[in-house]
Amino acid sequence: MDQINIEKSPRVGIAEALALAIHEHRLAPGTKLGEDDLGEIFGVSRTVVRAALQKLAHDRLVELKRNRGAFVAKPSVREAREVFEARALVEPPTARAAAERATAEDIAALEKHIDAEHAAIEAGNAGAALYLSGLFHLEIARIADQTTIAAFIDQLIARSSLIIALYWQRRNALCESHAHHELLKAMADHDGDRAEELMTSHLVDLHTSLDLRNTQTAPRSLREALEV
Amino acid sequence: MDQINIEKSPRVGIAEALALAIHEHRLAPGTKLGEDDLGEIFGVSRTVVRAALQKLAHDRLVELKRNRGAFVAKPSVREAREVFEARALVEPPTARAAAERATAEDIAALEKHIDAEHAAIEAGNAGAALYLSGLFHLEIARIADQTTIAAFIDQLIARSSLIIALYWQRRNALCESHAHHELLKAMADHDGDRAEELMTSHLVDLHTSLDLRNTQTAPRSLREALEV
DNA sequence: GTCGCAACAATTGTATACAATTCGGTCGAC
DNA sequence: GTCGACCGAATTGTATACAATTGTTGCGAC
Repeated sequence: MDQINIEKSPRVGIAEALALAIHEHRLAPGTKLGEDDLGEIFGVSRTVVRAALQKLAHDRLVELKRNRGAFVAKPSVREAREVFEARALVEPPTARAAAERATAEDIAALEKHIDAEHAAIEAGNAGAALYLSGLFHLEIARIADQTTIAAFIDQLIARSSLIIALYWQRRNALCESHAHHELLKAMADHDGDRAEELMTSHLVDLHTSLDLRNTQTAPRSLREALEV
Repeated sequence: MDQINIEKSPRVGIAEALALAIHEHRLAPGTKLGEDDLGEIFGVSRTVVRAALQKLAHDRLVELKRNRGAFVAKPSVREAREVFEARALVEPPTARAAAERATAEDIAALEKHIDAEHAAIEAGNAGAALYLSGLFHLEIARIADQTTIAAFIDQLIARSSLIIALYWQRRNALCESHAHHELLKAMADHDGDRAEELMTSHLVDLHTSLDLRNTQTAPRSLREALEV
């Protein structure tokens, strides 16, 4: 819990801070998020902490158990499958629309994202790289000019981060940044067909790089294995 | 506000009660939802009212203006377009999946929904009919066994209800229940192609039955016309 | 008469106090 | 020795009190 070194942060919401920590894998799935603890860390009362936790719970990033507290969510394999199926359904058409609409500034913004992603990988900060990788997808949705779908994708990306934390198989570095490069190229060429196709295969790659065979999420204790 | 006749309701969340009221057009877009008022109506303190309002705000059913309060959302024409574009993207494939998976019980459940919808129309309760019409779509997502997408569709349906309240053009009765019948038939036949196709045209019909020409949401006062 | 300013009323934002529930441990019975 | 129940600490759920912000209304100056 104490890896969050934000004390009395000026004006960044604590929900955003927690979401970022989850994105970057600094908060592991299953971590208990006590209201008093968070309140002390952020220098606010439980009231505002609860509001943040409820927001995160609605985004399925934390699980709220009645009278038990908030925990970083641990998506089941079924949930993991559903999330990636949803992404496979929504993101390719969005990438197509983005490719057809993208302006020069949009392309530049995407390039900046990829650069930042590479920088994070160079720096050995895998968590930040993962987060920036997600931002790349979100930026595409933004370019497509569909804020409603973008919000949905945002949620799916956040949950994907949890899923990756739980089920990531390949221990080698993120080999997918190449896919982002290709996507960028397709969008720069306004090639909607190729962008859609690339996004589809990119998501398939991501999905198949997970180990979703186990029906249970490797419980560390008997209690976890049997809890409802 | 006082058209909500639920006083000290035993165990139905007040967020659900408000959502239902919005669904059924008993709460018009723009209606102010004062915390004290709601607290008194439901017999709870502002604490729980605020939690409910935040949940509804996250679903885009109410708009939270800082230090000003909560209001039933008034989707812009752009938002309306986006919502129906999102539905057009997501629902047809879902209908296909549902058609391929539907069991006899699923078909029976859908029939029950249609019957209830007809009964509401007979009774002249247009609000309830609209709500049940939405439930039909949600049930299809449930049959498709995609809870993540179902949750998204749920949100889109709820927002559609607001959009219909604002932009509905045809003053005659809901002529669309025929479309639901056809969809039901396609699903009973496990005809995925036809189900997807029917859903697409059904959503197009719905979309085109709206009046989204005006760039502004028919403001009743200069204040509304100029407010950000 | 209109514009600007100021004080007020009303409502939300936040903190704190209290009640309710759960979990863990310990004692006791079999 | 094991199982069960009771009790206590800890944490969440809810209510209430207080602070801060906003919109309005009234007064006064130009």
